[in-house]
Amino acid sequence: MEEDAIADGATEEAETCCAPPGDVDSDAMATDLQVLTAMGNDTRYELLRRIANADDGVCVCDLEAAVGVSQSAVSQALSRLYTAGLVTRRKEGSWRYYEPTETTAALLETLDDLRGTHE
Amino acid sequence: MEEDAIADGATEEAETCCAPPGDVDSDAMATDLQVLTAMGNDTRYELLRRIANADDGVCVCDLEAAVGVSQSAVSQALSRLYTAGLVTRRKEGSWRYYEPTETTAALLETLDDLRGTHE
DNA sequence: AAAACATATTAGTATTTGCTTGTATAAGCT
DNA sequence: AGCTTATACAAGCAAATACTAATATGTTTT
Repeated sequence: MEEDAIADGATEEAETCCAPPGDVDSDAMATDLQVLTAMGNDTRYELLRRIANADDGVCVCDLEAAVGVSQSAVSQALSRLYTAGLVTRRKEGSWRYYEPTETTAALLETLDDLRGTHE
Repeated sequence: MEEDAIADGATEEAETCCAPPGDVDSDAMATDLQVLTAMGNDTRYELLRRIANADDGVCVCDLEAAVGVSQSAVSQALSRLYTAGLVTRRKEGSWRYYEPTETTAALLETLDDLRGTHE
C-alpha cells in the first residue's frame, strides 16, 4: 500500500564516518508534521491546552477572552487545530463547542510526563 | 514549587455559553513550544527521525547526504534540535555524533502509536 | 423582518522562518 | 607549514506565517 521513500542508500561500502541512516516514511512524516506545526504556536497551543483542560467542551466565546488575540485569529486557530485532527467540534445553537481528540490527549500527556521526568 | 498563571477566572457567574477554562502554566508552555517548533519542520523532523533510527549515533556528514539542503542548513537544524533538548552531541575527532534524547524517543513513539491506533 | 449575537471567511500586512552563500574555526593529512 | 575535510557562524533574502480589520453567514431574539 506504500511504495515511496525507500532506497536505503547503503549499497556500496565507502570510507565514511558512520553508516548512513535509513530513510523516513514520508506519509508518516506528513501526518506528524501537520500535528506538530498545528500545536507549535503560542495561540494554538494555549487554545489546545484550555480545550483539553475542560473535558466537557469549550465554546469559542470563552476561548477568545482567554488568549490575547482577535476573534478572527481564534477562529482561524481553531480551524487549523480541527484540520490537524487535534479537536472535534459540534454545533449547538449558535455556539460551537470544541473537544480534544485522543491525539491531543496523548501528546499533551507525553509532554507533561517529559517535563516531570526531565530525563 | 510553581506559582504563576493561576487565577481560575470563574469568580462570578455570568450568562455565558459555558464555564471559562482554567489557565495554562506558562513555564510548561514555553518548554513545550520549544520542543514542538523544533520538531515541526520538514528538515528538522527528518533529521530527528534519522538520528532516532540509528541508535548508535549519526554524524553530520551522512545526514547531509540524506536531506536535500546545504551543509549549513543541516548544521543550523541540528543546533536547533540540540537547543531544544531533542538530541545530544559528542565530538569525536573532527566528527560530531548526534543521538536522540529521551524526549525525542518518547514523542516519536507517541506519534507512531497515534498513527497506528488512529483513534 | 430587523437587530444583535456567534462564528467564519477574505484580504492585506508585518513578522518570522528557513534557506543560501560566504566565511570562520578546528582537526587530520602530506 | 600548507592543504583538505568537518562543522559552525553570519548576513541577506524569499517565502511562509499569524495576525488585524472588514465583511459574510447563520442563529436567536424582539
